[in-house]
Amino acid sequence: MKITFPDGSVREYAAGTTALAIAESISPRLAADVLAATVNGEVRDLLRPINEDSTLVLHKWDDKEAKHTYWHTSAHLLAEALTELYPGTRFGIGPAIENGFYYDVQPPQGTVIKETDLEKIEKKMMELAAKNECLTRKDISKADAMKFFGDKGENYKTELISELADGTITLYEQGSFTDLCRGPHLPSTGAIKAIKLTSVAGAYWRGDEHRDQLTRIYGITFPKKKMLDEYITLMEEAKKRDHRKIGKELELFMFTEMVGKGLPIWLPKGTALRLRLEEFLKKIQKQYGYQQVMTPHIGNKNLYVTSGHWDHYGKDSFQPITTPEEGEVYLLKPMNCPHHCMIFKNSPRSYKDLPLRIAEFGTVYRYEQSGELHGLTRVRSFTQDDAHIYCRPDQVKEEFIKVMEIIEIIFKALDFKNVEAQISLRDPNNHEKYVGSDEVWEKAENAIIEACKEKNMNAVVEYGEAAFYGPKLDFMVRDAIGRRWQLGTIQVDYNLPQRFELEYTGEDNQKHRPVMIHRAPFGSMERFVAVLIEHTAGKFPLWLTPDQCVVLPISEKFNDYAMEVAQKLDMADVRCIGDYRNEKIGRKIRDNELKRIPYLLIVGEKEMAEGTISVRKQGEGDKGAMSPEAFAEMINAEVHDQMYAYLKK
RNA sequence: GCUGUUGUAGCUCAGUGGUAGAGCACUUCCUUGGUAAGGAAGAGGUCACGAGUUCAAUCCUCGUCAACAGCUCCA
Repeated sequence: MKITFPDGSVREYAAGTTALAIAESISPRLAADVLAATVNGEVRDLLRPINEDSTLVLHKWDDKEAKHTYWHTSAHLLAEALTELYPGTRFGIGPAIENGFYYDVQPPQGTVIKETDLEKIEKKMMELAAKNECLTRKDISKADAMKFFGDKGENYKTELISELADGTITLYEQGSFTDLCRGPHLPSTGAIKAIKLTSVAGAYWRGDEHRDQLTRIYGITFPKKKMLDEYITLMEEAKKRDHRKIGKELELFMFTEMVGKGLPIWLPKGTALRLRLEEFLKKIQKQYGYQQVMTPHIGNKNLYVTSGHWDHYGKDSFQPITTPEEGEVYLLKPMNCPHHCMIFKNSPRSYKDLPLRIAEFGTVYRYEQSGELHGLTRVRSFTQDDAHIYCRPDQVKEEFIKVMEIIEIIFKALDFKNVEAQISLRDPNNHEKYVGSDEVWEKAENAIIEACKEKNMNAVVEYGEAAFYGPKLDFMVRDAIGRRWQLGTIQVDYNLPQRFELEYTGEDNQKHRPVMIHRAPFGSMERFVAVLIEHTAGKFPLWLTPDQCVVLPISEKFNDYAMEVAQKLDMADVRCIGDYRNEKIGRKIRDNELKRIPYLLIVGEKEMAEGTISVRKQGEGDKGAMSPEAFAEMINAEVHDQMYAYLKK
């Protein structure tokens, strides 16, 4: 048979040769490193014979197919260890994931596997891996599989088998452990050299919260001990960038039980940072023809009955606010759209008024389940950089693309890399979850897909991820340890205009229904700042830095002059925090705080006599003496350059 | 909401069945002249909250609350 390699070269082998044997024929070194093979586009075991002309890709560790196979086999090894340590354990599923693997298991009655048990399990896994057991693949009939697992009381496995077609079922066996599995796997467990079980947690069987909760054990393995050590170090470094830790250190924000969980409080420095971001976006939005508005934090219940939010979320929200007036009910606003719709309705609209772009930094309140709260990324009160664009149907695509431009500007300006775009469409099989007709949904979904095409946006399509009123284009960014968070979002909505009976008069003097685009480039200020902190590890660019400079008098004699300088700079829009010894201006600045301030302005006898300041930039050294005015001009120019680098001129 | 872990001074953490410590920070005084300064003294905690066991609980048990990890959810 002919085997075609990725470089296009072709070699002849006898039918039935394995991928491993082919690797050996190329070089023994390759054979030692290869972990999996893609045969005619399908990832397979190295030991599975190849019987016909095929294309072949051999995967070493760096390929994700190899890692996937490696970790999948590691999951089996974990299961084998559990079988030995906890006889009677029943197994759910045990896949490879992005970084490592997990196995969902049900330990025998009365046994709880805890974090403290992980070390013991790791040891067992090492012991078993050292035996270098082979993994053998077996085809089995559905009936035999049902019997095999049924006899062992493996109810989760039999459930999985019952959904598989006869003739497609395979088992993998290593040592005393046999698992239902499609594969592929490593030829043997000996390749697994370094093992770390990272955590144990509950996970619902098949992701359904109404079903059993199994114990999920997470782990990661490597072919070399050194690689595991590097991975652990990397994770520890990442944890140092956690926005909750840095936010506390830099005094950006806080939480307190007294105010309530999930309710963030922005401290002065955090507020300074956030206001700078808001200012930046306002400037962009001005260029793009947005108008800023403000609306109340509560709204009449009827507003949300009309919008449909009451039906969809009412019972899981903060509960209604009642008043001394009988029958009067208000809700904390969970989103800004209904208020903005009322702004649209406030006056008769002509086609000439469209697109109407209404923007608001609107604080909303959502009763997230307690276990979902997470630092600033998932909170119960947050501020959306929200805007709603009301436009004619023929303007949807153009408007959508303009919003994509804004989002692009922001991600570029903040140097966010690895932004992933996701087109979130409805689940075509679940009509319950969405409002509006199929026709309207199709229009909205197509508008998004077309806009992405036109912008050459490389977006992943996910079904079932849409909002209940319309499809979305979401932008996801990862945090320090790789969790994905949705930041920017653009949503096309034909439903709310209908529900609120929004109308404009067209060129033809007839009433027409506008289309609504919801959009939030940051997503929420809270989540965005959280991700920003993790991306920059708290070292913000100058234009975002809460405190840009500090005046340091060399002794108390120069305190008055220092204060004078500080005030001058403050008026020039430079964020300046006084000195570190003068009781009139402030307290001594803490070391770790000083470290974060880009400019140090030193004043002493010479400076006071000349009316200057000596400027030192952290990490860059002395910039010489200059007047406070010249410094203000310099720093403002620097900020201006950074802010406007990505804005349209 | 579910499973598991954790909760000691403002922060980071020790510690013990006989009602508590360290470093940093804080306060006061002294010192300090080109900068991540030094000395002395001081202040601070119902050991998350509630109940139980005990002669005695910060420590053991149970419950509540909150935080953390994961699941589920996310307008």
